[in-house]
This record gives sequence, C-alpha cells and structure tokens, in this order.
Amino acid sequence: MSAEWRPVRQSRTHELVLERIEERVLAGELKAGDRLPPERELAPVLGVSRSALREALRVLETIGVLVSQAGRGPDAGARVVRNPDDALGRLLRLHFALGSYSLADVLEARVVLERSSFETAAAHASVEDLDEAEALLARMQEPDVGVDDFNDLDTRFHVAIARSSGNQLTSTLTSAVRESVRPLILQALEAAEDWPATTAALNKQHTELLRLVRAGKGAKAADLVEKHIRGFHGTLVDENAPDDRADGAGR
Amino acid sequence: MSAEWRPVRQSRTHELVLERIEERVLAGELKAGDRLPPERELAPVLGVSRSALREALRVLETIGVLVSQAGRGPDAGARVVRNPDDALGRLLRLHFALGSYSLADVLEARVVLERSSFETAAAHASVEDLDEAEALLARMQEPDVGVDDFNDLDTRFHVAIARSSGNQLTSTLTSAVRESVRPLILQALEAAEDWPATTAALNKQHTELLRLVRAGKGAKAADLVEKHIRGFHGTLVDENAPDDRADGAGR
DNA sequence: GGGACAAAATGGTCCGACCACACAGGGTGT
DNA sequence: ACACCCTGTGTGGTCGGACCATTTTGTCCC
Repeated sequence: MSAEWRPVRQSRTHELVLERIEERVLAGELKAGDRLPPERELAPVLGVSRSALREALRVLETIGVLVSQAGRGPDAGARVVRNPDDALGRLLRLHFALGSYSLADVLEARVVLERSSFETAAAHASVEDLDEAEALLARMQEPDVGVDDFNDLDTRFHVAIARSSGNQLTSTLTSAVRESVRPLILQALEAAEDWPATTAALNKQHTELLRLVRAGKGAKAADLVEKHIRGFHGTLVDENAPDDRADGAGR
Repeated sequence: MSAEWRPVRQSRTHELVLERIEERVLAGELKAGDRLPPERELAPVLGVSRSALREALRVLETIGVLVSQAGRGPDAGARVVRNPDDALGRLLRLHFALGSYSLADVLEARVVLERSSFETAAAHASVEDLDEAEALLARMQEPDVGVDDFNDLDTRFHVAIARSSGNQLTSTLTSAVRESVRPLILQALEAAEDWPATTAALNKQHTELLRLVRAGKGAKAADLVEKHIRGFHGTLVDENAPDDRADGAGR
C-alpha cells in the first residue's frame, strides 16, 4: 500500500538555498521589484559558498523570477521580477523536442486555451487591447513581410487576444505552448508553396476573428479560432506525425 | 515604429553553453536517456570553466531535462530525462506567489484544461488508467485520511484522468496549475468546518465523474468537472480575491 | 563648471583544491 | 570457491580566492 518510496535526495546545498529563497517568496516577503543582497554578502549569511548561492540564483533566473544586473547603482544586483513567459517557453520547447509530448497534444492544448481566450476576450476585452491586436494584424498584412516576422506577429496577435481576455495565466500558457512548436511552424511556413496566398488566407481569418471579438460574438470567435488552429496547425500534424514515429524514439 | 529595442545582453558564458546543449537537444542529437560527458571533460571541450558549465547544467536540471547523479557506474553523471511536471509546478507556484496571475486565472485555466481532459478521457481512456483513478478514489474515501493526503490524492486523481486522456501536455499543465495553488487549497481544506462532510461531498462528485467517464459520457463529465472545480475552487476565489487585491500589487 | 580619470560595487568567470558518494576490483580470510 | 572488506577511482558537489567587465559614483584638475 503506502505511496511509492521517493528517494530522499538529501542535501545539495544549492537546493537548500533555493528553499530558503522560495520560502520568502511564498511568504510574500520577497515581492516583485525587491532586490536581493549582493552575492558576497548573502552567501556567508546563508552559510554557503558563493558558487552554491549562485547556482540557486541561476535557477530562479531561469524560471523568470530573478534578473541580475552587474555594475553599480540602483539597478544593479539581483532583482525579483515576474517574467514567466520566456521560462515557460524554453521549458516547453525543450520538452517538446525531447518528445515529452506530441504535436497533436500541442494542437489540442492550443485549441482549448485559445477557444477560452477568444470567448472571454469577446466579452471583456478593452478597446485598447484590441487596437493593439489590430496594429499587429496591419503589420502582418504588409506584402513584403518575411516568414520570421510573420510568425512572430502571428504569435503576438494570438497572445494579445489572450492577454486582452484578462487572464494572465492563459496568456502565458498560450505564448509558451505556441513557442514550443516555433521551429516546426517556421519550417512549415518556409515550405509553403504560395507564400502570398498562405498569408492572405491566414490574415483573412485573423481579420474575421478580430471582428467577431469586437462584435462580442464569443461563441463564433471560439469556433473560428478552433478551425483556424486546426486548419493550419493540423497540416503540421499530418506531415510530421508519421515522420516522428518513424525516425524518432517510440515514445 | 520599429519593434522595441531589446537590450543585447551579450555573452554570459553559461548562456552560450546552454545554447550549445539546447541546440543538440533541438536537433535530436541528445535524447532522453543519453548521458553527457563528465563535467571535467566537457568544460574544456566547450572552452569554458567548470563553473560556467555547471550553471548551464543547473538550468537544464531546473527545467526537468537533466538529472545528475554522483558516484560511479552506469547511472552516474548527467542524464537527459523528461520530467517537466516538477519544473512547471515550481515555476507556476512561484509566479503565482509573486502575483504574476490571479487565483481567478488559475480557476479558469483549470476549468478549461480539465473539461478537455474529461471529455477526451471519456472517449479514449483505457480501462487500466481508469482503474488507477478508481484506486486513488478508494484511498480518498478512507475515513481517517488527513488533509495533506487527501489533497495529494485529489490532485493525482485529476491528473490521472488527464493522463488517461492521452494528452501528455494537458496532463502536465493540469498537474502544474493545480500545484501552483496547493498552499491555498491546503489552507482552505484545513479551515473546513466539517471535514468528513467536505470529503464526502467531494468524493461523491469524484465517483460520479469517474462513472461518467467510464460510461463514455464526455459532455456530462465536462460539465460536472466544471461544476466540481468552480464549486470548491470558487470558494477560494471569493475568500482570497478581496485580500489579494487589498494587500497585493494591483497587477 | 565641466570633463577626464580614478574608485567602488556588483555580477561573471576562472582555477585549483578538497569533499562525499558509489561502484569496481582486488585482496584476504574462511 | 566463496564471501567479505578495503582501497582505488570516477563522478558530481562545494569551497575559497583571485581576477575580469561593467556601471555608477566620486573627485580632481583645468
């Protein structure tokens, strides 16, 4: 019976340091904007070497909770920040590359997240947020936009809608999930036979999506975004799934 | 116009090291199960110090892509693994504590993710997976189960359903999102006036959920799980949201 | 006053040493 | 032969100190 035995994984100084710092964050004693003491001061206070402390700080930096700035003055040192997007993006990207989950999984997650985003955005989004999305759309429609720029703008459009829905978490997840398949999307876009036609088709859907959101038609927007995602993203699944299975690790 | 100026943030050796390793992962040259060369060999090959290399490895360990094992033998050294759950859990937990997103955001995300999980599970879940969920449910129904154990089992039940739906990404996200509000949930459970009645009520819903999934009634299961989450989780929002707004940063 | 130069504070990097741990392999006693 | 122990060796983990790079803060001299 009894839950599986979890190896105790004792000590590891930098993990203990991490716990101390994490405690203070969880307890609300360390808030966004706060500065940590300099490494050379903090290390002896915690009773560890600077290296061990630095490894803990590095961990916090990778999860987007800290940024470090060398030099002198008010902006120098380690500051607590809130930047989960990059961290989540890298995490999902690497795990996707390692096969922790499949492209089909990503597609479903996107559909679920973005249906919700668009539905909520249609109900609550502010005009300013939607104007921002509109500006992105305008730049996407410029005729000479490259694959790279187009994809970035496309991502930012979807994320902008998610953000406009007021849900920061969904917005972050949307951004990260999308980021995790960025290489594949770029590859697919570059392989497009008729680039102008492809962008035109996608932009048409984007325009319609924004129109529906502005009109407050959440249900319709949700249905269209699902179609939008499945339409383009779905071709990726069809093209890559067999290959992945063939050359890749069998799970 | 031109996109915002992004500070160039040059060098930082450990980031360059990270890029090199990341490249190999993205390119599929490093797969789950592979071992990295020993630090003392790899560092000079990359042309960096052991410290810089170690910081990069620490980052990879943080995001659940590496584990390190000291000692000698086949299991020693740094191995590539796929364990996104803990990493994502810590990331979301800290960012939630920092106020990167609100409890209401978490609730909505859970609803969206789990509706999808239950709907898909009802269609595709294998009998074995559901038996596992059933076993968890049985342990949850033992009369003397404590708050901590109950919550763990509850989480594992929801995650088991997510996993049974076949979508690893959704499963990971469900686990992590849930984990991020774990402290709050525990606190709420401990404050429950009538503990046996609370667990009984939750378990009744769990039992019904599992029955619906087994019966293949995805839509009903989705509706019920939404009700289930909003029912309990919703009380958290009501209790905490005003406090959060009062003392916390206003976004 | 202003500009150039020095000082200080901070993170980033490197090096060398040692510690802790876990297996490998041989030696030794039965 | 076999079992046991003891030492060797390879691995990550930690430490301390030194130095570098960058940024701000002074300060001195013109």
